[in-house]
Parts: sequence; structure tokens; C-alpha cells
Amino acid sequence: FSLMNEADMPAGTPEGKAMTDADSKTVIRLTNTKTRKKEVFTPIDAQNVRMYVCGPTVYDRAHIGNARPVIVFDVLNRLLRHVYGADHVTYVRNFTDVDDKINAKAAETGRSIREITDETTQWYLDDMQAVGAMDPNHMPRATEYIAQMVTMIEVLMEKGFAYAQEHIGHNSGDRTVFLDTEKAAAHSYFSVEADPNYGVLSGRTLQDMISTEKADEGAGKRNPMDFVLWKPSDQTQPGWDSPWGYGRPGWHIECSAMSKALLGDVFDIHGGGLDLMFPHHENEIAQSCCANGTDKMANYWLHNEMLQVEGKKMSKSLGNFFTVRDLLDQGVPGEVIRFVFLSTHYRKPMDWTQEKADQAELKLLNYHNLISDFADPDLASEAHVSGEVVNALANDLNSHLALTHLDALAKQVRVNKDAAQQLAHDLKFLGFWNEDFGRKPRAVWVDPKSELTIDQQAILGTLSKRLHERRATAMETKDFAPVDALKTALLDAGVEVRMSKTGVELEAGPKFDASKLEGLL
RNA sequence: GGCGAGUUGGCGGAGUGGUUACGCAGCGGAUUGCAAAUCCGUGUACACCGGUUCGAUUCCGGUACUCGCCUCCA
Repeated sequence: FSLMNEADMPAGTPEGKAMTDADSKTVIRLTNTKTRKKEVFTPIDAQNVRMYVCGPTVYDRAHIGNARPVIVFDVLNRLLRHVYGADHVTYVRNFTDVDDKINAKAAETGRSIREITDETTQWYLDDMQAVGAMDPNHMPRATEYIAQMVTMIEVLMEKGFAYAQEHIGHNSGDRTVFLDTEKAAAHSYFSVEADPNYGVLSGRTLQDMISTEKADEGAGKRNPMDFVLWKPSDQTQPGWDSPWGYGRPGWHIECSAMSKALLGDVFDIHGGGLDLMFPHHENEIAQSCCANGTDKMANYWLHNEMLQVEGKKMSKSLGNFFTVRDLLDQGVPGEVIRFVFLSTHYRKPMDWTQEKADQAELKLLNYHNLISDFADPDLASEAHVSGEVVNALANDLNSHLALTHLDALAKQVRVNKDAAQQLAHDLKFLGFWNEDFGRKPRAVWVDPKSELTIDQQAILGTLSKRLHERRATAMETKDFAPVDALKTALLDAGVEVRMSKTGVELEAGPKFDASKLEGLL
């Protein structure tokens, strides 16, 4: 029995390798939102595969739903790096650090915008690292690309795809306060009527959109569906000088400018949550194609479905809203969160439930124990990932099927201990790893909240010794009553008891009651 | 109203034009002082109605239901 066939063996050095014959056999298929079909993925340049994913607006902790696209596209990134070589993939995920929600947060807390965005950005990076997501190659902040945005808007205006607000001057209402009457600030809009292709991604016609009657009439818009490219700022808001006055960019232009700057006019993959398909991605396409004179922005558009919690849409009003950090603080390991996400295909609505988290934790615990017993964690390498895992992911990121292979390997360990090492390779490739993997004592892994005091640990140590002794005696005398008495008392105190031929293992369970412990001595 | 996704055994969740994963739970058994853990065995499900076909859960059409987006909530 061979755990790896030849095609799976890494050829040459895994880091920065060029495509090899073995790798070229891996055909990646992805469902393209643009065509609504599963297509074979062919990069524009196999030496530089380029992917852009819309990142967070940094004004608060990432909630659990925010983690889904991060994990989904992290898996795709790992797959691309494996197939095309780590040095031949460029993955960009932005930070939107200019946004009215951030302004609101600053006003509310009295803190500076920069302080809030810096702090939130770091939170985000910490939380996403906790769920096993690798850092993208570039993580641009929108505020560092204002010049590129201004340039892009200028081009759009020159080409007739955009216009500045027509009713400049004394803006009735309270939307705009002009500080400099010499150069009154104006809203700039993208003109959807000027772009015959507007709606290609979402499959909507202008008539459909307008008839929703939700379309914002806006100040000085020619068409209700026109969207903002640049909007004026007052002195309390962040702003930059521009040909249209002091102001700040609209949301959509940020991604168009950053992706162009870092990936070029046309790149391979653009990803994000399904909710972003319209209007955000539609608008990105309109801006980028019209400004760059291309007929497309990206060849493949990927959208992950949304997340629910316990069968319901997550919302603050339903009380089922929580952040990634909340889970981590509750002792749910990041790997468990990741495992739950990968258990559901990215294009299916996913339900976060406690039951799934519990099951995922049990599975990971099992793998964890197998690796610590039969494998060397230091030798784990993503380069040695199983062909089955790669093939499952290559088929439109069938992550659940990939996870199924882990079970097959776990089963294999019974007949072939080498399978444990393969399990380690696969887990590392899939991002289930931290420096303690395969080394952590089980008690800590099972219940990280039950941090015991030194005294409590000592008591448990004494009791486990006593239980073991009593049991040894009982084996001789055949009187098991003293053993059962102690065991029952331990269970009553919430201590989990495991007895094997070789010894006794005690562990503070979730119902551990420290107050009852001392009475047992 | 417009656009889109989904409906698989108790639960989760793959996949396939015919041989019907996998995990959890359950059940039977082995082992065990009793348990736990572990191991072995065990489940013919694919919303409904038509069509194509020798044959459809799998392809096509329709119905029902669920859900999401259309509002800078991911």
C-alpha cells in the first residue's frame, strides 16, 4: 500500500518551483459567477496567478460571518500555490479604512480614525491568523491609494463615463457644506447609462434595478442607479484634495484602484461574499472596464454563500451575533472554527451550530492524538499533501470531500502507522496547524477553560494515584466497592475518569466543581 | 416585484445515468471488574409532478417549500 502515488510526490523544491509535469496534471475547476458554470481554470500567466478578494471595513471586530470568505479564499490560495508554485501566486486582500462607518465610530468614541483603523486592522489579522488563514501577499489600505482613485475617476470623466454633480453651489438640504466657495466640492458619479455592459455580473437590467424603487435618487444624479465615485467631506471627515474639491472616495472605486495598482487591468480571480456581487462587484467591473478600456476585469468571479447561526440569519436583534474573538475567548480553538467552515461547500449557505463545533473538535482531537502518537509533527509539510485532498479541492473547492480523506487516513493508521505522518501533511496543507499541534496534552485541548490551580492539580494527582492503587488492590481482592466509591465521587465533582490497563487518567470536565474536590482527600 | 441559491437516510454532508460515500447519533457484538476509550458489524435516503432513456436521486421542464441579495449589515 502506498500513501502517495508518483503524481503526488513533490518534484524539486516546493518553494518557488516552476510548474512541473506532475503539477500540470492538476486541473482546477471553479464555478464562475459570471457564467454561472463550473469552468476549467486557466491563468492568464501561469508564472503569476493573480487573485483579489474584498477585505473588511475596519471599524469593529470581525464577526463569524466575516471569516467565511477569508477561509474559503485561503484554501484557494493554498491550492493555487501548490499547483503553480508559492512564488507564482499573487493574492491581494484590501483593508477599507475610509468609510462612513469608521467616521461614525470615531465620532461616537471620540478617538481618532487612524487609531480605530490601526487597532481594528490588527484585531482582524490576529483573528484570521487564529483560524489558520495565511496572510495575502498584499494587504493594501485604501487610504494609501487615494491618488490612484482620483486618477481613475479623472479617466472615467474624460471618457464620458462619469460626471461631477451638476447642481454645484448652495446645496439645499444638509448633505453638503461647502467650505471653499471658490472650489465648491461636488459629488462625482459613475453614469450607468454610459456603460452598455452594466449588469453583466448580476444579470440585472437597469429597468430591473430602478423598479426596485429603492434606488437612491441622490443629489444631482442623472440616473437613480448612478453611484458615487467621490463625495465631499467637511472638516470633521477625512478628506483629500481633488479636482472635485476636498472629499473622499466612494467605496467601489477603492477596489478598482487597488486591484489595478497591484494586479493590473485584468487579472485571474476576483472573490468575495455573495452579498457583494451587487452592487459592489458590478460597480467595480463598470469602473475598471470603462477606465481601463478592457472588456473584463477578472476572468473568474467567485462568491461564497452566506452564513447563518443556528438556522437563522445572524443579526444583533436576534441575539445570535458574535465575533470570531468571542468564540476564541470561549475556548473554541481556531482550528475548530476552520474545520466547521470547511465542512460546508463554499457555495452553499452554511449554518454555524454548537453541535458542529463539538463534532469538529472531537475529530481534530482524534487526528491530534494520532499524530502525537505515531508521527513527527516537525516533519509535517504541505508539500506532501495527498493527491486525494488536492483533487477534491481542485474540483471547485470541495473542501468537505477533502476533509473526508482525513477520516480515511485516520482509519488507515490502524494498519499502517505511516498514515499518521500523511495525516500530518494533509492537516498542515489544509491550514489546521499551530505550533502545538500534535504536542498538546489532551486535557488542555479538550477544555482550555478549565485552567486548574496548582493546588487543584496536586489534588487530582493524588486522587489519580489513589484510584489506581485501590483498583490494583481490588483486582486481587475482588472487592471493587472502594474503587467505585471514589470514582463516583470524582464524577460527581465533574472530573472525567478514564481507566486503562496501564493507569488512570483524570481530567477536569466542563462540569468541574472545585468546591467538591477538597472533600475527596 | 426583480435576481440568485437550495431541497439527499435521525442529524451533518459528498457523489453518481445503472453497482447508492463519509462522519455523528442509534442498534448488535468484542474487549472491559463496571464504565470510558477502542475495535468489528449494521442503515437501499435522495421534495413533488411530468419528459428524455432499456434504466434517473443524477439530464430537461414545471410545481411546492426554504433561504439569500436587490438598503456601503460579509
